[in-house]
Amino acid sequence: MTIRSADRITKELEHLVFTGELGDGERLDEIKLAKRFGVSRTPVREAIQKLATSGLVTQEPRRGAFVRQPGPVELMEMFEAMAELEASCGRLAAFRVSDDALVLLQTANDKCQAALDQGDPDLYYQENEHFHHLIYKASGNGFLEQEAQKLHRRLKPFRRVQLHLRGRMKQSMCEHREIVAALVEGDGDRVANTLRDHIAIQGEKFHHLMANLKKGT
Amino acid sequence: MTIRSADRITKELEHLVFTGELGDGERLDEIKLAKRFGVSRTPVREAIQKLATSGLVTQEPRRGAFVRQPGPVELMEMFEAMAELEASCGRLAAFRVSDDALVLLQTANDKCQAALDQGDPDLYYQENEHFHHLIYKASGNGFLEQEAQKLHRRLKPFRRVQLHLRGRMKQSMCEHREIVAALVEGDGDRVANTLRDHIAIQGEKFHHLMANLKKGT
DNA sequence: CATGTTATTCTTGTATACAAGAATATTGAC
DNA sequence: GTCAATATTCTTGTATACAAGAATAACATG
Repeated sequence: MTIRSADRITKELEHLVFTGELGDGERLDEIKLAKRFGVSRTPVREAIQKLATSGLVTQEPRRGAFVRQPGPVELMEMFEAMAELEASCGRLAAFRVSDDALVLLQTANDKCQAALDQGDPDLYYQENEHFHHLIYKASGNGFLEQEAQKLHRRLKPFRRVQLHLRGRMKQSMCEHREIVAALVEGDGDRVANTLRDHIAIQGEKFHHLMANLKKGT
Repeated sequence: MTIRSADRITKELEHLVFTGELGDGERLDEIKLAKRFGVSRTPVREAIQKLATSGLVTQEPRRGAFVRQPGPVELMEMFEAMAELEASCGRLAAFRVSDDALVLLQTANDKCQAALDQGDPDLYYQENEHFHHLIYKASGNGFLEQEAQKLHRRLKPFRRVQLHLRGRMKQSMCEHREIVAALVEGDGDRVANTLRDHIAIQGEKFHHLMANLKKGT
């Protein structure tokens, strides 16, 4: 055993939650999971503890841990918080971004454009993710960068879907261009506002999707 | 046993770290801690896991967990992130704050003033904390509120000390008044900027304190 | 005496055992 | 047949046992 199996299990469980194999409200049966991963309950429990502190599951004493997918309200709140976080990163980046980082941002954007031209939302998301990580990093604040990445990861499944909406990729691309332009100018407030709107729109689009989905059923 | 002892131990350990009884870099000896709290290693380990995910300790495989107090750089980054978070809360609060909440903010501020008049930094800090929590709540975003509180807790020991600097309490009080004034006006940007500066100053003051402390030794 | 090597001890990480509360099944009364 | 009370089973939470790597001590060698 070269690595803590508890850590491996943490990631496996996260994956199960993200892919939806462990659905909302489902109980995490320690024994079943232990058998599934071929370990004892101990590392499974440690993994569950970690998920609990990062908010993916809730623990009820003597009853176990349950998957806790955010509801519509919490999701909106998380998107709003993400918008604010990214705005903060962008504002700081406007003052601190290096020429090298700007070049990287441009190339990331070009790749987004390529994905858009190919009409490939998954590829677009991937390149788009890279673009945003670059902005977090350009904030020059490692702590903020980590926090932004954490929330980004948590929202990842929801940010993805809205890209499949008609015209959304193209619109997103325009917003990216404006963000970079404002960064080049060094206009902190404009970067912040553009980024904030960029994320807020994602939240709204996602909201629309959800509403339509419910209507459909 | 009415409550999970692991949860109790988590809080006890947090306390030990905050009070400094467990100093920076110190190893958390599972056996010693287990004896100290009168339990087995299992709940102690679970508690340590939690501290690790919240960032208070780092774990090295097969070597144990070590207290990880943030260094000067990380501390500055955390203060900056806190400033941004509070600014975000304030901006949202400017649009959403209720009249009731404004009254609460005013009374909280009056209590700060009273503490200032008594020249009691500890009391001031307490009332000041309440003031800030009210602003987090007034953001109308529960998720953001939680995140802000989390970081606030983490910075608590450092926010405290700078209040003992000559004239800092009075200055802080002025800033509070301006924040409320901007909230009443509903001027989001002004609230955000004032709050951001309010926290940023705390970071700077703390920095000065640290610098002087080092010079002294 | 310094240093490199081996042996021992210690600590973590995992598995298993046990205690106690929660959920479920069984039984009895109406 | 339905509902309440009790008995049983199941699951979590904690303690202990064991395995393996890390730190340390003992020792040999130059």
